[in-house]
Amino acid sequence: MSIQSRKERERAQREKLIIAAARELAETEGWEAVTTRRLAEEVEYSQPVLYSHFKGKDAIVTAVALEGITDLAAELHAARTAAHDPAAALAGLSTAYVAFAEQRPALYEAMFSRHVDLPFATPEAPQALKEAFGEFVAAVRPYAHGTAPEMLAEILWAALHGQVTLMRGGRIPREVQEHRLAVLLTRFTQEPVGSARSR
Amino acid sequence: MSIQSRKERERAQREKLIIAAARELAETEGWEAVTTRRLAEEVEYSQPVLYSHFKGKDAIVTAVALEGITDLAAELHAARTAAHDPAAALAGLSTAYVAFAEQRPALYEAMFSRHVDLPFATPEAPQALKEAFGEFVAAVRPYAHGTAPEMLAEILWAALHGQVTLMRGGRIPREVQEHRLAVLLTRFTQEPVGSARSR
DNA sequence: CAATAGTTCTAGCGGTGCTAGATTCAGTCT
DNA sequence: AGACTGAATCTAGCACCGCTAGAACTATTG
Repeated sequence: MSIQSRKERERAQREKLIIAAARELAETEGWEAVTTRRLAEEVEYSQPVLYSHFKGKDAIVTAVALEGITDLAAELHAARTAAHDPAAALAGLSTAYVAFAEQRPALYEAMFSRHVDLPFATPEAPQALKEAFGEFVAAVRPYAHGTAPEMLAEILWAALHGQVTLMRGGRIPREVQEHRLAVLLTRFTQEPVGSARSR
Repeated sequence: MSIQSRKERERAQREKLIIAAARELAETEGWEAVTTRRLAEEVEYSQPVLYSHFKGKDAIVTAVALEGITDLAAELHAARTAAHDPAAALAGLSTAYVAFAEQRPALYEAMFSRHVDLPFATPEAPQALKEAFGEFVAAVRPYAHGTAPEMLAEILWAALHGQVTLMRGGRIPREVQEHRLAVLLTRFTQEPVGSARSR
């Protein structure tokens, strides 16, 4: 019995090693450097071992993405709850999101740009993802003014995601990012003038 | 002399053929189907011919992207100028942008998601790109309220780009897209309540 | 110590982008 | 007309990719 569980433990540990190696490699040299051969060499096993843990390379990327989502959820939560008023919470969350994407571009890419088969906008979505999205919802709720905060959260998330990805591709200048974010947020925190009903 | 120019003409024509074939292939089967072998077969030449026209596969993708940008600029212009008031212009432009991305996902990907080496936010950017961006600037100007319209254009573009790409990856639901866009636009067209100066 | 079950590796398949060198073709000149 | 020549094009192959069948090795059991 014990010997069985020891093997399982070692197996689980090796799986973590693979994920960590993939993440490390991606973050230092980009995803194009993450090949099955290179990864196998890094963990000091042969290629087929990777396939005894994961269905394919995509599954490894997905595992890394999931880890990144967990990290992001934690950072968003910390940033939002550190603030003492709704405006600061929203600004803090947004800044933290952009900073995450800027500091871990490869990780961010796996999470939100690459095609991974994680369930997203469904009940089966991973817990960490729901939590991360929940942070957006919470931050945005004070400014919903009748709109569903979940939708507003999607809109803000998309707006930030767009800025981050376009910036990364050199499509919009990085220098004015702070200002760009600030302007976006002022538009977001506006009270709708037409519909003055609180509801 | 004439024979020289005829050759150049034929060469230019073949180059267009390659770009058209790449675009066609990408739009019908996705970019992963666009391999140099497949493309060569499609244009009925051998692989090395591709390399006498383009530096590499990436350059072919870039050429397709540039073509797409030209198309997009035209569609944005048509949508914006068809409207008779600023609000309708902004809405029309935004809807046209999203529709373009939805209807030509592969083309859109080459233009704004893939890593292509086109100069974007610089004076050396291709004319079509400047025009497309100019449509955003024009549509957004009535709502600038003191902010630089170019920056506001970037913000709107990024917001739309985010919605489009997250939707494409299944990260946000497609069903509510119209509503999501509408809400985004209401936030955009708000007059800033704090700074009532027109300036 | 031998048999067996499980694990890991070697070797290789069919694909990729790209290119050196052979070959074929077109234009030129006697 | 036909040999020459330079340009255009192709064949064949490189090093790499993701992935896997089957050999080889290891550890557990009888």
